[in-house]
This record gives sequence, structure tokens and C-alpha cells, in this order.
Amino acid sequence: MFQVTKKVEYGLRAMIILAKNYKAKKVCSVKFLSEKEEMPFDFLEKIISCLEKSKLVKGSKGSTGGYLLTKNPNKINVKNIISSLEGTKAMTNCPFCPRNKKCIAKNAWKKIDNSLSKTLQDITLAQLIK
Amino acid sequence: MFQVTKKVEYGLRAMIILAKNYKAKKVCSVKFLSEKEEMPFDFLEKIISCLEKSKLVKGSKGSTGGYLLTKNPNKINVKNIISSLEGTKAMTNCPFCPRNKKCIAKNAWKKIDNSLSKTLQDITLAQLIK
DNA sequence: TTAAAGCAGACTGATTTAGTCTGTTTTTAT
DNA sequence: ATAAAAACAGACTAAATCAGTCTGCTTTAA
Repeated sequence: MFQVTKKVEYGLRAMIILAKNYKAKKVCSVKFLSEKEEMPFDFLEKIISCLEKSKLVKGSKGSTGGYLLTKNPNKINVKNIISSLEGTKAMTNCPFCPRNKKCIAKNAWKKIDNSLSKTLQDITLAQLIK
Repeated sequence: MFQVTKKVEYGLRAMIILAKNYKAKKVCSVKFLSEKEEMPFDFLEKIISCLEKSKLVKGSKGSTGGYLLTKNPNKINVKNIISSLEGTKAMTNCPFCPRNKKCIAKNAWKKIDNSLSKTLQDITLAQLIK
């Protein structure tokens, strides 16, 4: 089946910790996150950077700095996180394939992609932390 | 989002053709399949070989040989096809990770994997060809 | 002013992908 | 009988992606 990348795996772990600290508004540094879940610091920095660019988290600098979710965990779903980290491209390059018009599977992938997207959208961070 | 491999992409294309020829019991050679959908012959041979090992198709040798689905298209779903080609491993290596007990995401991936599996199981070849 | 944090980008070894190539076996048509 | 056409098997490879690492800069609170 689909193997998820380490990027996504670590990213979700970090987001779950941030979700648990959302109510108390406790900022979490990358150091804290990486130690708590034993994830490589340098790599995690880059991952969080992606999540920040898509405005799922917000960082604050300085010695008491760290990251916070930008919104309630029930407003962030797994599709948001994966899209942020892996980009928003479709499952196949079908739409850009020169023989798309003739392709026997052109509608199949549309259906499959839509179903999977819907499924991932229905799973929120809030559900995952309770 | 999830990028599907060429292996799966070609595999599904081939399976859709086979599904359309199922009622008439028309065998399709790899040559026929690869020319019809412009897929690399040698690569497709390997792909079909996987599908045969998981008993989704059955080959017959000789100069009129080729492949047939082993069962009705409404009995074959997209998960069957992807599992056959990509293996049946889970989305993450979580279950085999030494720190699984402590891992904050251990149940999250179980939930996500289950939801996606169910979604892919609900899409059959029969649906895709009508 | 210095330490701790965020932020940015170049670099790299290892693995996976997407095939290709060569060769064998089986079966049908001539 | 034999040639042709198909399945079947496995070794090999260039290119791309993955999973980080490393270096260095900027911002901010103590």
C-alpha cells in the first residue's frame, strides 16, 4: 500500500504534540519536539518550516521561541498536513500527460483521488489526540 | 498528496482493459495491452507477472496466449491491485519501530490506514469501466 | 551581549523507480 | 517437425527521490 515518507511521519508526530499543547498556548521549540519524539533535529526544522509556509503553524523567535498551531485542532485535518509537506499535486500525472484524452484510466484516477482526499479531510488533529 | 508509481498507474490501465474484455472472455496479450495504451512492453510484462502471482489475472501460453481476469470485475477492487503491485505493507513502519510503545502517533496511523483501505476497497473495477 | 531559538539553502549517501536486456519455456499454427 | 508467438524469469542500470546533515545567518529574550 501507500508508504508515507519520513517527512510526513515526523510532521504528523510534531503536529500531534502541538495539538496537545494548543489549549494551554504553550509554544514548543523544535528541540523540544525532536527530543520528545526522538526525531532528527535538523530534518524536523525543515519539516516545520513547510508547515509554517502553509500557515498551519506559526513560529516565534528568541530564546523562549517555538511553534504554535495557528488554529484549533478540529480545524486542521490530515490532508492539510500531507499537502503541506508533499505538495498538492494529484496522484498521477494523468492531467498533464499528452495522451490524456485517449487514456483509458483518466476518470478512474479522478474518482480514486477524490475519494482519498475526502477520507483524509475527514480525519482532524482533534480526533487523533483524544 | 500521494503520488502513485508508474507500476500502479500502468497496472490499473491494463486491468481496466482486461475488465472490459472480461465478459467476452477475450484474452489480451501483453503486446496488445502495451500498444493499446502506449505502455513499455518489458515493464508491463513484469507488472502483469505480479498481478498473476496474486491471482488477479491468469496467463495462457502459446501463440494465441494472453491474460484474462480470474474473476468478475465487481469482485476486484483498487486495493487488491495496489496491494498486489506495491506489497501489503502498512503506511508507516510504526508497527516495527522499537519505540512504538512510546510513539505519540501509533493510533493515528492505524486510523488513517484503515480509512484509506476501506475507501480503496469500495472502488471496484466494475465501477471504473462504466 | 550572548545564548537560544527560528530560518535558509547547499550538499550527500543510500534507496527506490522505471525501466532495459537477455534468455528460457510453453503452446499453437503451418 | 518446426517456426513463431506468447508467457515467464531474473540480472542489470541510469536517474530520481529520500532522508537526512552541515554551515551560517537573523531575531529576540534573559
